[in-house]
Amino acid sequence: MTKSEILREQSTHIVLADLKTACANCNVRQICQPAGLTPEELDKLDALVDVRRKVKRAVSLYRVGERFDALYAVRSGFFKSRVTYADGRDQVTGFSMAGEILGMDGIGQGTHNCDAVALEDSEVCIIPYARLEELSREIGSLQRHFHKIMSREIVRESGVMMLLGVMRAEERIAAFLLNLSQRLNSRGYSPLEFHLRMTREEIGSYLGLKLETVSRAFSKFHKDGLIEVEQKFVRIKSIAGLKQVYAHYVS
Amino acid sequence: MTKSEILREQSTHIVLADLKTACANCNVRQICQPAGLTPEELDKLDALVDVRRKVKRAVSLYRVGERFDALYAVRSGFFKSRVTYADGRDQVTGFSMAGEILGMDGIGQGTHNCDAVALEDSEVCIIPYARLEELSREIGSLQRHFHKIMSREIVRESGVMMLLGVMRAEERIAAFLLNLSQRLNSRGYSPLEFHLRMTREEIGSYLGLKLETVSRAFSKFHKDGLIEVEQKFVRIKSIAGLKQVYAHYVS
DNA sequence: GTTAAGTTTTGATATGGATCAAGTGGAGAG
DNA sequence: CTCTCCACTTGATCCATATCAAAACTTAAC
Repeated sequence: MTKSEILREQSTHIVLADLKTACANCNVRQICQPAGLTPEELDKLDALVDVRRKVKRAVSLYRVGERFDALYAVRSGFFKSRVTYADGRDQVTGFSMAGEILGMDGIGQGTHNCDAVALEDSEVCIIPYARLEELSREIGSLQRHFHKIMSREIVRESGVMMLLGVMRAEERIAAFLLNLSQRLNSRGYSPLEFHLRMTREEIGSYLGLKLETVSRAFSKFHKDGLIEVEQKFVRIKSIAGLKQVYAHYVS
Repeated sequence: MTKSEILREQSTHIVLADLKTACANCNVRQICQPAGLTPEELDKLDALVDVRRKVKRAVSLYRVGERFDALYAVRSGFFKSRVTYADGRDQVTGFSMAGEILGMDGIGQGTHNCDAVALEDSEVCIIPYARLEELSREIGSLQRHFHKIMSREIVRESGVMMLLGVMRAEERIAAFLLNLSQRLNSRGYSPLEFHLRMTREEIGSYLGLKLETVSRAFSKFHKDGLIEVEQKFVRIKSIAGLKQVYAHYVS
């Protein structure tokens, strides 16, 4: 899917022209940009994120301990964040898709405290942090937007704590599938059919389960007519049925 | 919980005087304030947080769904944050002590998404959020400080995800005790002897365990000579021994 | 095209922590 | 001071998920 595309992109002047006007043409701008900016503010924002970076599958965007100096907006592709322990095991702490922001973990202590690894060939916009701070002092709506994004990350993580702390295996996996579905939907993709970018082991690591348990849950959901799975391809047959699986937790 | 106290506060000049000079005299200012402010900036900060609020034990500082309009700096006392599910069960998502900031969960969607409940009679400084945003546009070091605090909350939560996702019961509890110990230490309290402000059940809820499991772990640690426990009182006999319990996870 | 490495599924068994249950001890209410 | 309630401890049993194992399948490497 990607090799030929990358070659084409890298050798085409039209694409380079696109780079200049990053945000204005970006198809995920309504996700990572604040609404209601004036044309001048939009220009400043464009200047802020003028550099992009391609990240090949399995390559790290950043690693634990590296100096933090920029946030990254995922333009295309898919990432996992993970922490690695002394004994070599690791845990996936999140998955990021187009329009989402990576790197906020590094602000606190000035170094990244997790790895961000591309799960498919991806591209990110680099947002130099010092300039983001400056600009958000000038543009109130940018400041507010940035704070909201950080806050939502806090809320997202406390949702995962709930998954890990109180839900059973099948409930976690149903919640995971519906979360993916909903995020894809809000980006204009089908909420019912999609390709998983991560392995069963990575799903399990994120959800605090072993890969066999993830596989068994998929089989169970298939048997119950809730989904169809073939390797990485998933078709959801019953959103309602999946919701039912963890219904007691939601109001 | 509050009526008499509110009356007293409102009618006592001495308390009002104290309120005036909040930050300058506050014994946790080095924890919640940025360093290196000019005297004028300090005055502005004092003006920002000029209102305090007492919260009696078992009373909520805020609740799920309430409009968010302020952050809270814990001045004294101890809080838990919790989310409640449709079926009535709840999960503790964090404990907050003096100098720590509560309420950042509400920024993203404008309403709080958890309850903050005092576990002992406590007092907080109210930080009106709109004014914090304004002021942090003026004072760069305040802006940076605030971003760091949010980022650290993200990192803290991903640490809890690690607890919940990969650690075993005793490892979680050892990590929990050492975390408490270290936070108390950095506030000038003894890191070796302290009173737990929360019940076994609340500890278990935070760590994804049942209260019986927490109790058994305490007994086990006691038997192994790592701690002494008597109800809510804990004396750590061997920091190293507790660290040993989850040594494989730390570098 | 063949081989090798990684991923997934499924079955059999083991186990850590939950659940159930009973009893103890403190703390607050009257 | 006594009673009641709640928090805690400890034991016995159970079960959800981990672990171990093997085979099918998929993808990458040569």
